[in-house]
Amino acid sequence: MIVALTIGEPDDTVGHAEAYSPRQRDVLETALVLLVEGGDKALTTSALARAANCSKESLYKWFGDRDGLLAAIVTHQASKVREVDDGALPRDRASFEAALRAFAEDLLTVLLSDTSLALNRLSVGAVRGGEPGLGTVLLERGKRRIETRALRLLEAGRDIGAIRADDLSDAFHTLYGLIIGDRHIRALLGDETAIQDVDVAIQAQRAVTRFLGISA
Amino acid sequence: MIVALTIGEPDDTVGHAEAYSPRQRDVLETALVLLVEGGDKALTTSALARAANCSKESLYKWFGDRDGLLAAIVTHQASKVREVDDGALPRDRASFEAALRAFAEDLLTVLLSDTSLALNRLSVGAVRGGEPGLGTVLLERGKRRIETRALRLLEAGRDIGAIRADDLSDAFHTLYGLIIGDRHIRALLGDETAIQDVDVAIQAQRAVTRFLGISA
DNA sequence: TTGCATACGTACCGTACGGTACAGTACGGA
DNA sequence: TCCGTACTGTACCGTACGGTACGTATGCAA
Repeated sequence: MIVALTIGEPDDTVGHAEAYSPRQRDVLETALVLLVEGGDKALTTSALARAANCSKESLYKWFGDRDGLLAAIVTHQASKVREVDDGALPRDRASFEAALRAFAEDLLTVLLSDTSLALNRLSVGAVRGGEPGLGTVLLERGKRRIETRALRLLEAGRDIGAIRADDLSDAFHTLYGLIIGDRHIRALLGDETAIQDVDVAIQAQRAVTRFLGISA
Repeated sequence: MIVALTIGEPDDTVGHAEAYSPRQRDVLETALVLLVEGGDKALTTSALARAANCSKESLYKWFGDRDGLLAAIVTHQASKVREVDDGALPRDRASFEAALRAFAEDLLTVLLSDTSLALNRLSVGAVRGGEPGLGTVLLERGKRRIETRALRLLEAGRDIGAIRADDLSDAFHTLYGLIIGDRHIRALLGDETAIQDVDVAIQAQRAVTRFLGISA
């Protein structure tokens, strides 16, 4: 498996190692729980302080203000999405297809997870007309990483002749669309069926087959 | 052209003709403007009353409470998305493809429009864990109508042998994914490039070609 | 003209939340 | 033992917003 997005220990690494302290990560984790089960509105500074057994003063000392806290939550969660790259890039069609399938399964799993949905709802709701804000953070730390990984995979696929793609970015766009369709937005809007009725393996397989049908 | 989603006069029609009064629609229109340019947070009852030259008391009389107001905004906007059906269903491949292209263009245009984005942001942000809320309204009055229309079109395409689709719902899912990809979520998160870099006609054509390549 | 309905504008209330201040406590090092 | 640091818990402030009440104006019907 080439590309895998799995939940693991935070990697306080690559880039600007900001590395929140263990205590702070505990608090962020608690914040995440509040967010998942109560949405934006449930995450008040008082509620978080109470739930995490810390003082509001500490919250403001660590994260500046509420927006800083929200940003910290997003980056913290993004840091947990590790990029597993425990193997070489695929060298033949079979392994390329397998890698695509694994990517598709991971993408479906991640995007439709409780935490991802809560974070996306938060970020989407925070976008005011014009100004960047929280959405940018999620795009940069979340989606960007996934896209980069996929692009590398697609490039490898092109190099071994498994797909014909003059525009890798466009290929990614197509792959993403085939995998997710309208499930993400439906899930974000609260349509439970978008989450329940998904057999990840089957959906992934189907999307990859179609993608190869188009691009091969 | 078979399926078209165009912005026109509200159709106080099909279903439960709730028909807001002209005055009320004026107010809802003003609310929409506030929402587009300032987001959820800018739409306070006081601000709306001021901007629309009406009293808060009237707002509460007409819409009950703030949630009722938001729901009214969504349904009002949805009522403006008319389904133009000024022709028979396609009878040959060429007209079927043209109809698909028109649908794709309309879908791209609508989903990436300012108002649609603002409304989606609002609805997504209003989803608390579990409970339905505003998202359901948008799904039911917005997405549902689009999907229904598309399904009818796809069914016609299948009947004339233009596509082979055992599962129409799945076909719609694929078509949607090919048209939108990850542009919608990126736009929702505030990525301007998701909106600017789109040549609707080209994207639509490309998506339809690929869709037919898969399903034909 | 009277009476009634509708709606405007404003002033007001209660509350909840973001943010701050402060007193008290655990801990670690000199 | 003393001191400094970092944290907790609580109390507090200011404000902004949802929601209500009231006084007034406009229009219509009898």
